[in-house]
Amino acid sequence: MVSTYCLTPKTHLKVPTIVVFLLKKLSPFHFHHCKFYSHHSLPFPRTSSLHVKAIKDGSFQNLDVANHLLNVFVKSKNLNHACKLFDEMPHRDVRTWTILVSTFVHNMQNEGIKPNQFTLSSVLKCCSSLSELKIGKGVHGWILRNGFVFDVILENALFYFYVKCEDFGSAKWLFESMEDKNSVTWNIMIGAYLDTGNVDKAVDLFRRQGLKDVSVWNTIINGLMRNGFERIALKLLYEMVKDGTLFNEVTFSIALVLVSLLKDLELGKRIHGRVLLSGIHVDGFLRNSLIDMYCKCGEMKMALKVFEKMDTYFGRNETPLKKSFLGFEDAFKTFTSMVRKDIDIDVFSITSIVSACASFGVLELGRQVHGLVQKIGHKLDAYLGSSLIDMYAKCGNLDDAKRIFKQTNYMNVVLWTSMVYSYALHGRGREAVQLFEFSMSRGLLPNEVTFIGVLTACSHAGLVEEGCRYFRLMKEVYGIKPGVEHFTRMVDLYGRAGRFKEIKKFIDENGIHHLRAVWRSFLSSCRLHRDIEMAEWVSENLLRCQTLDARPYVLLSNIYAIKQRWEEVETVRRLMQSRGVKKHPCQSWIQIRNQVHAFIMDDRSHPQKNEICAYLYKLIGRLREIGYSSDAKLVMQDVEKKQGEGEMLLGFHSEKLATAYGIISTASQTPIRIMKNLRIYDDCHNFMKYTSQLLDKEIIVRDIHRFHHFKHGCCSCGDYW
DNA sequence: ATAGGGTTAG
Repeated sequence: MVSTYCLTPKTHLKVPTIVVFLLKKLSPFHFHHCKFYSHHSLPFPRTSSLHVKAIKDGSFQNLDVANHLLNVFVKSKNLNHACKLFDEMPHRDVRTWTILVSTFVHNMQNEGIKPNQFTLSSVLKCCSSLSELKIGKGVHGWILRNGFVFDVILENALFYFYVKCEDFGSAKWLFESMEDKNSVTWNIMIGAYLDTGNVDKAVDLFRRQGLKDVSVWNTIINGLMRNGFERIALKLLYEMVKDGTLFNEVTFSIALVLVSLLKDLELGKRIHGRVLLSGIHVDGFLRNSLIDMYCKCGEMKMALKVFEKMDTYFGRNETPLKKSFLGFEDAFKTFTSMVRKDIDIDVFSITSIVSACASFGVLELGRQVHGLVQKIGHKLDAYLGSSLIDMYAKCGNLDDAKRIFKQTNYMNVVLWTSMVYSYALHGRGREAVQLFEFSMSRGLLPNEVTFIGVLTACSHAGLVEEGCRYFRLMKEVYGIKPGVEHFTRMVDLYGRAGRFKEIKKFIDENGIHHLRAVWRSFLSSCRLHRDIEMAEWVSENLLRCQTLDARPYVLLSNIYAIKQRWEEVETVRRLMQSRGVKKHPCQSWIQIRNQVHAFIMDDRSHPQKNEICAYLYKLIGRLREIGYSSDAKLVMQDVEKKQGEGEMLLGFHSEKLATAYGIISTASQTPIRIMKNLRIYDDCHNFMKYTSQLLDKEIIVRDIHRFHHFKHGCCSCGDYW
């Protein structure tokens, strides 16, 4: 179908409707998946020496060269070669399409064919998506010269074109001169304000336009959400319900994205219920939105249920973390049975699921999904590739991440960033930096996330000077304004290296005293270097930022307690109460076969608790014989001592419990993989090293920041974390 | 003619 684009000889321009049809499809998204020239498989032309040469020496892989060639072929009316070339181009960009659109307009003028309003709005649509201001203006001029009568549709198309090309002067002029405005017009105008971050103006306009059209509601709610005003978007969604405007499938789609951002599973379930009640057909679009929402809220079982098209709906009352573990257990079973039953699944939902597996670190499920991808034969596009790389890396499998990366053979920032970040996660700073340097030498434009990856790599590998250089490079060469994440990485970089004076200087220079994350990172470094004086000062600063994280409060009150400054101890405690600070329990989890087992420090709920504790006593005894000592300074620990519970005093942290359970539940050669929701304690880090030596067992711990691979008494982080 | 889906960071 698509292969008969206007370049094919004879058929082009003779039948304007074909052109219109094709142009309508002319968006990068559609063509990404289409084979451009499928049923006219021409033999490779010998006459095209340019083309042959370009293919032979590989220069054809370069987009600039390919575009240039395309232009040459098109201009010389060598349309067969143009088609062939287009078909074989590894990538296409805006210029590729611009060449084609210009040719179209040019040919139309040459052959004296008068376009009708459909042709015109289609060409305008092309110009909008290509940001082709010159051609669009030409079309506008043509309309005026030929006395063409505007209808709302054509005028909207023109208006949208000016907005998309960011010619706001012309857009505004057109908008004000338009007599006939419909909901589409308002959508374009409000959308324009939202896209440029003019949220107040957009809301104002929304209030002033009198239409109660569902699409205008959709525009404003979606725009607020994308601008980071999730709460206001939610308020408006409720207002929409009160207003009596019925949701359509787009509204539901937007609402579900909103739910994932707010991580409000209960709301998500209610919206799911409404979808079912509304009688709207749950199409692929909506189904994937539902799946994505459930994945991002950690409710894998429901995600898979929707996947399976089983529209069951139920609610349960459990703590979020526990619930997600239960979900994964079931999800595992559901998924394997689905694979067996050959259930249909598209690449959008797979990507969501892979990404969910990554954030919860469930390797086994992730592997199953990857297996399914291979079975179906989905191409590894940038989305899927990035999420698979991330999944393997976050599940502790750097080699598999690398394997996926090698399979995806194209330059895409997210893809490369995922790989850079994966190296960083595993403490392979040099490799991360090398990959980053290589990507830049190949002309890949790094984005803000790429730099987060590079800075993380430098900080985990102790590459302080390099990190500083990249921070400057980011600001000065790439014009990226550093965000909280970059500042935090820099503080981390100096902090791990113990260069506290430089942190203070950095905080002053950048004026970032108000950022909690910055002080939190600083505090972690104080803990790592056991600098109590500095920890006191940093905690005080952190508390000034109104943090609701309990750890700095506990830490500071412990420091005051050692110094016997009882009044200050009391002040901190009161502050904690008045701010409603809640303690976030430290948890570790381990997957044994199909089950995820979660451990909390004072949790007695595990069925094999006695066995685990007994083993742990025995193990610690044996570790002491080879030099392990567990008398870590309690003051630097986040957790409060619990009186009267003997084992607490021994420091049975959750990661130790998980390790003990892992050892008694697996064969001796099997590596143990543990996940943890906070940073690993130094005592436990020590414990893992000795255990790996004593039992000759590999232990892999993923903490909130990175991976630790323990083997033969050493850790991959080189005790630098 | 407008508004809605998957990836990295948080």
